[in-house]
Amino acid sequence: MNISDRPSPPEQNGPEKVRDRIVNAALQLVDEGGAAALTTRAVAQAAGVQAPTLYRLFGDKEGLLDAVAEQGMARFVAEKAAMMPNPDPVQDLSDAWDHYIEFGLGNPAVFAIMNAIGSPMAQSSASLAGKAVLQQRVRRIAEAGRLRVAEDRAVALIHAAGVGTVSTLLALPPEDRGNLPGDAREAVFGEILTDPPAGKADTIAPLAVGLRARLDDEERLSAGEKLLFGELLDRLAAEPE
Amino acid sequence: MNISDRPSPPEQNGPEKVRDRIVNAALQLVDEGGAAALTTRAVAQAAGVQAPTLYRLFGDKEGLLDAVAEQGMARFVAEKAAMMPNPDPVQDLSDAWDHYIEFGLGNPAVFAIMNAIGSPMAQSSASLAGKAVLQQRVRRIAEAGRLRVAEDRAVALIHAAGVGTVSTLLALPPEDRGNLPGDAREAVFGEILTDPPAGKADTIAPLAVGLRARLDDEERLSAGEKLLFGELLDRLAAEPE
DNA sequence: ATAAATGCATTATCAGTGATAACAATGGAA
DNA sequence: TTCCATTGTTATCACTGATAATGCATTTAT
Repeated sequence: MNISDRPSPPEQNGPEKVRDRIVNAALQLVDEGGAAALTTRAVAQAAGVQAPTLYRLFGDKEGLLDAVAEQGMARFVAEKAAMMPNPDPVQDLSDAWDHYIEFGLGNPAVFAIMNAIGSPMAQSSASLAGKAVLQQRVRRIAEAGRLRVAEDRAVALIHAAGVGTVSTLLALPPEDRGNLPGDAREAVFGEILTDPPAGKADTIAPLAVGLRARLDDEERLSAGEKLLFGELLDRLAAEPE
Repeated sequence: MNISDRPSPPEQNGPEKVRDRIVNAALQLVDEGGAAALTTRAVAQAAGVQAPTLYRLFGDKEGLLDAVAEQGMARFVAEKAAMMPNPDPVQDLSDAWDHYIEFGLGNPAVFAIMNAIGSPMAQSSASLAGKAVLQQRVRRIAEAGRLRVAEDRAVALIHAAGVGTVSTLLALPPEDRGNLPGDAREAVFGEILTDPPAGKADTIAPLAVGLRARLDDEERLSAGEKLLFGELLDRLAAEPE
């Protein structure tokens, strides 16, 4: 019995191809219609298989979800790998951070599946793959002598901040989102890196912020003066740059 | 037919009591069996009502989930309010942080409902209540002159870090959890707080004086704005009465 | 080469779930 | 009293996840 007896028919029905077809169909359904659109029947029909096939391949709907999350993570990692890494490891991590936020905001449903709160996906291969590439980035920083905390702690902190940032942003109307990703990145970097890039000229801002907070109780200014004064204070309270 | 014919039966069936009974039953179900245990039938049976009642009161299962999240948040806020606030506002926020993490780890299912990723609960009253109490804590820090960034940005950053930390911890086996809460707290505090002596400012005057002294070097205000701003600052710098 | 066997796809079906229409009962208003 | 509205109750629908039973195909043993 030769392999050549199977001349790769037009519909892929190889042993692994079916699984890929199902996972990709499921991913597309989630992309288009949210996590609620991922029903076993819809997936089966979109992939051209019958319902029991799903259970034979994935055992469970949870297993199918895991596979979808893994595929989503694989796509994300592939995107990342396509970008040439920045020679500066810190800048490289910074770019990866921005890319991660962008990916989360651009694929909310897939992100929600990948980071569902209750599910213990810690040892899921999807999560492991993502964590591995992050760990390598952190390692490069450590090798450059710029990491202040243990690698594991840095990785955990970065991951937690990324998940929290995307999660928070997704629950906010776009106009209220501010510059949370940048703030969170700076906070994390300031915690894990040595040699903070620059003195951040924090001389005026705290004074302005403190004054702003007490402005309402001030009786020596009129309402209009308070309004104008507050606007100027807000400007000074913003990051200089 | 008199009211007295109904001598207030042991089961509360007042107008609002029914709603509370349902929400509390649902919360208990979630606590015990996870979010998957919250089915309309189970809730109805546990609360002693029929299924359509749920839909008349909450319109939707989403509405019921919102009510459950709100009740969970209410419990959490009540716990918080029971603790006397620390006179040091920074220590107060630190305590609140620890308490938040503890609550999330202790009530994973309720936390998952309250912070479900896809759902736009930003304007849910539950989320608003929680954000309000956090905002007040941050405001106290700002009034003490120890906040370096704008209040809204600090609030958003704290919230994102808290959600991300709990979410990450819940997905990790307990032995791998390390000291992530402490790390995240330090990172956030390092980002939003100034060093203590920035302006201990029991009154507004020191803040105004400090700002006045640095006004000349500021490039973000026009000459006219500086002039007006300076006059207002002078007024605030004067001794109050 | 033929028969046994093993794995696979297909059909049919089940128990539960969210949701709602149709109806009955209860209590207050005219 | 009579009518109306609000609420409680039953019955039911469409759909979901999941699986047993059946039959077909390819492989394997003799």
